[in-house]
Amino acid sequence: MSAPLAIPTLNDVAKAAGVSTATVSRCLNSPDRVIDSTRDRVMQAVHELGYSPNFGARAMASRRTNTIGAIIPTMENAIFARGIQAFQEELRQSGYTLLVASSSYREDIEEEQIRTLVSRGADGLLLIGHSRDPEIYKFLATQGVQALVAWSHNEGAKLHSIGFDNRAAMRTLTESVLEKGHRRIAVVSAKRTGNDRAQQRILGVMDAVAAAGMDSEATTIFETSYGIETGALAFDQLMALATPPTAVICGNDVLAVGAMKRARELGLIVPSDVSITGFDDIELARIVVPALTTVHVPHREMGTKAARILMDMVEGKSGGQTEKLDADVRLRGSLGPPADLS
Amino acid sequence: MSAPLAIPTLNDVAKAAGVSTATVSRCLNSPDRVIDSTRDRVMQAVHELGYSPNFGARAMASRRTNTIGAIIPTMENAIFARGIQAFQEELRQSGYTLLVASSSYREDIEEEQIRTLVSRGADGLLLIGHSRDPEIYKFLATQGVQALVAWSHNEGAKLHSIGFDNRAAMRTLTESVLEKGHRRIAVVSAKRTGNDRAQQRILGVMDAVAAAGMDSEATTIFETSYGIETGALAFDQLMALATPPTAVICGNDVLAVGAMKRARELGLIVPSDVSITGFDDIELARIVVPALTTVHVPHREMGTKAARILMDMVEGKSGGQTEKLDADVRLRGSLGPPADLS
DNA sequence: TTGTAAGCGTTATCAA
DNA sequence: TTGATAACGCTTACAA
Repeated sequence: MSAPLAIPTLNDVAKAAGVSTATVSRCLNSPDRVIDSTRDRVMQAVHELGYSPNFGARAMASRRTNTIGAIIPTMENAIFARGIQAFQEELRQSGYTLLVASSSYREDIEEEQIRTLVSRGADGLLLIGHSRDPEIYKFLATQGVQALVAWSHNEGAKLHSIGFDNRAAMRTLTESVLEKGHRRIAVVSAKRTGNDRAQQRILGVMDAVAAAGMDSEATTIFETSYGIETGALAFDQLMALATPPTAVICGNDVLAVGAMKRARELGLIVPSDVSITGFDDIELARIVVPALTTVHVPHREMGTKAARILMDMVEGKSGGQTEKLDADVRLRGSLGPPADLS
Repeated sequence: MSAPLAIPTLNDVAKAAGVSTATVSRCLNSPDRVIDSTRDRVMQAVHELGYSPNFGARAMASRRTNTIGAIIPTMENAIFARGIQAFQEELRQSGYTLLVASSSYREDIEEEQIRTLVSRGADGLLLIGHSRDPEIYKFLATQGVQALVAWSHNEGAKLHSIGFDNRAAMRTLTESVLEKGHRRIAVVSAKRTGNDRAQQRILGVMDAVAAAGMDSEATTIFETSYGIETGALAFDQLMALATPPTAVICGNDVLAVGAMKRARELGLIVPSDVSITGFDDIELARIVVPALTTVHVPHREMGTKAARILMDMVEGKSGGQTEKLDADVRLRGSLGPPADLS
């Protein structure tokens, strides 16, 4: 029952096994370069002492970490959780460890997290979106850390990215809405600050509105934080307008589901009284009644591919690549023609 | 455009600023112990060089990391995501960094992740549930790493835990179901292997069944993996039985929502044709129609409190504590009396 | 096949 | 207030 007060080190193992630290190190890293009998003795000592290598020391001596970091806005958003899960599974298969941090959608926290992960020796970083202080790119370059952006496609950006064209996808979706005959539309968007996906999606709506020759000023934009309840509250506000919209285009599925919930509570029938659309195509979109018209985003595919691209970058196999994934509109029951406006 | 080939070190900063490494270190760690003029000069050099401290070296020299690790079964499950988000926010406020890893519900991967996080210097670890190889507790003790279990309350366990009594909560819920008059019930559970929450919840159902004097053999248990679709498939199977259940008790809300979805697709009305219950009380439970009867779990509260307890343990302020949170049944529309069986 | 010893980038002790 | 310098735990030439 005497608790060892000191954490066992390589040296302790070496002494216990009666060999040098170099030999212990070899047993752990290239076992074939050590004769069987010694290895057995060493491994036994390792187990008896409960030895675990000190990562920091190892990283410092070997100058490699096999670690990738990812910084997402929040773990609470299912789409990031899903993409990151796939990302991590792919990395793990190749022997990399993933460190995940979240920024709460704040640029300053993201920057802090980038520094934290870099100082922890991350060989590469996965970031979300392109909206951040350009200074940070210099920092990453100085530190020799590779970075890749996901969830947003952008050919001209500083960093390579894998994702889809948020703007084009939202434009296509909005065109579908307009084709149904809607002329009074409103947008419920996530907060745009530091969130280029949200910005791009609104621009996509505006593209379609402008192309249809409508007055873009007449399109109400309601900005709110992420959540079902905030979506519901936004819907309330929009319906209280003098001329409420006949279609509510939401920046993501969660907001849209909140809107649908409130519509039901207000006694409004979707889509005959009001149409509602989302973005992401999370499972929830097919659970609600009627099912939600939305944009399908291949989150897991994105995570998997991001892992491959980033590993290639880190290993110097490529300088990185920008890849565009398809995000297509899924027309479902929540979108219909507007009611007769009499 | 000449990319610096070497990552700047403390030494580089010291040279650039014309001081010793000790002074640079002081500027970074205890700025007040350095005179203003020198500090300004040093900080300028830090910025110009894009210096970032090497975490491994720092940890090795200072023998502290201010890092907490958490290993959750999967990021895709909203309840973990939510609890961990709260956990991380609380840690961050006290200057700790959180490293998150996921085990895909596999004990072997969890063990691997524990070793990874420990070797990365985590001062403390948050683990889910009590189901793991006891050997690992020895390892943690040897390494001097504090660990706390969440999502599962258990007074007698090896580790301190914060959570709720899964078994008692499920028993209470089941009693509500039986009170409605149901006598043919079925359980849709997550995979029990290595998942004590799932095991406990089933035991809770059986407790209530036994207490009601019913034949526990007659209670079908269907085990499946996590997901809406798997919940739907499980429901299919149960309804195809010779004597289908009148109430389906699901191990979590996601499975329950899948069951509700399939019920609707089969033309069954909930609850008049079949009652369905969940566990967790995620937002989704209040979105579906009818709303889901479930057990409310205070995920965020658990995350926040877990952070405080674990930080106290790591800082030696306490030897840890086991705390039980309330998880109470929320009766909603998805549970009603059974249809006339005639 | 194994051992010796020189780093790796910090912090901390002790002097100056 | 600052500077030398010895750890910290590990890897890796280079020798034996």
